[in-house]
Amino acid sequence: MIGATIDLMVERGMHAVSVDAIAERSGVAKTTVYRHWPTREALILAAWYTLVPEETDAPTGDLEARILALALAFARRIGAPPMSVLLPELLAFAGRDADMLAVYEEILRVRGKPLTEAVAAAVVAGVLPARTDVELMASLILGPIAFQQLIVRNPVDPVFIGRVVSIAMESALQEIIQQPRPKPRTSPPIRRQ
Amino acid sequence: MIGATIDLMVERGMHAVSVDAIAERSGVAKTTVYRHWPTREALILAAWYTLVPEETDAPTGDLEARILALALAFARRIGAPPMSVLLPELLAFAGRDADMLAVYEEILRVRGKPLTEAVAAAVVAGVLPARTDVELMASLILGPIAFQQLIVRNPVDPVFIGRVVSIAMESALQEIIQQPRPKPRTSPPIRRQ
DNA sequence: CTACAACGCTACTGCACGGTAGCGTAGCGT
DNA sequence: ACGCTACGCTACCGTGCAGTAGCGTTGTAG
Repeated sequence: MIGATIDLMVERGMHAVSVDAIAERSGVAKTTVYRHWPTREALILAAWYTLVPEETDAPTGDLEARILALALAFARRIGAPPMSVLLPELLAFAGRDADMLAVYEEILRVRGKPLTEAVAAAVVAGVLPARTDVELMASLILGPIAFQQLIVRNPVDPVFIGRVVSIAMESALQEIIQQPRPKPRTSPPIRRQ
Repeated sequence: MIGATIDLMVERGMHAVSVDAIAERSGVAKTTVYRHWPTREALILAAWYTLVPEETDAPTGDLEARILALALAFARRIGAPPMSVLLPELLAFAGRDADMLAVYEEILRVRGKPLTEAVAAAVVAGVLPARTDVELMASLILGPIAFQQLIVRNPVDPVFIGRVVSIAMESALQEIIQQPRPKPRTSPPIRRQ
């Protein structure tokens, strides 16, 4: 049933997934669906949580290669179905539905963390200069990739990604991606109240 | 009625805009709505086309300042309602609906062109080195901005935009945003593997 | 004053959907 | 043979929606 739900979300969009359609697609009676999930929303939410990727530890090894590999993996994920179709859908709902926002932020967190950590590790290891702005660096790498894939809807090839990564690395090495001023702590982009 | 349609799209999402709701919101009888547009879809499409921005000629003047101004305008547009809410919505529908895809591509074209042109003008004027990859440059500027605003859902301040622009300019000046090989025209959309 | 176009209002059909109730049945362990 | 659990099936209720028909009303140009 979860699989059928995801299929239908890809085909028709989240708003157009009916319980009847899920039942028919999964070869299951409608009542059986309601024996497992109380409402349609609960089922869709459960389907979404199966799509949250696993928390993976960043692979060890050469730091620049690691960053490139993470960028490639990021591009592959968001550029291919089902995520290429479902991500805009989820994004649209995240602005209106608190549950969907929670799923989205979970995906964002799991997806964004490895690269941020890899960049931070590169700074600690001395591969990148001190005071390199880690968050900005991540945006400079993931931003153009996401922009091309999701916004321009133009599938990018590995060459493009390699160029984006090397440009960001080069800029960091030349110390033009520095934090604005040495604060006692890092600037608080995520400060929950 | 168009205004009410846009309001409702922002509040409830495109899929949840009913003709009854439009009629009530705009203080107009439902029949009157149908006297102007044959179907619900036609009305929504018409509402969308009122949101397509005007084609504006890029302002003349200092080229780097022009690029920065365009980046700021871009960020302001997609970061504030209604576009911040409607853009993900439209993006999701563009993958499934040909009419919506047309609207989306129109918006994309009108929005993306000025900055690409400004960068190209900077290359022609010699402010940026020859063989600077214009498309890549645009992605490096608009990508991180769109990434922060739309994907991370984190409103960016003008400082962030200024840094992104200056990093891209700096990188271009140091000739690390070069086209891979001197082609006669811009790189073709379909690359050979 | 009249003719006409646009509008408001009420009521309606038809349909798809969410969710429920009731009934019958297959598999399985004891 | 018994009980238990999960399932399939049909039918049903209520709701909200797209779109239409008919009739009365109002504003306005000539």
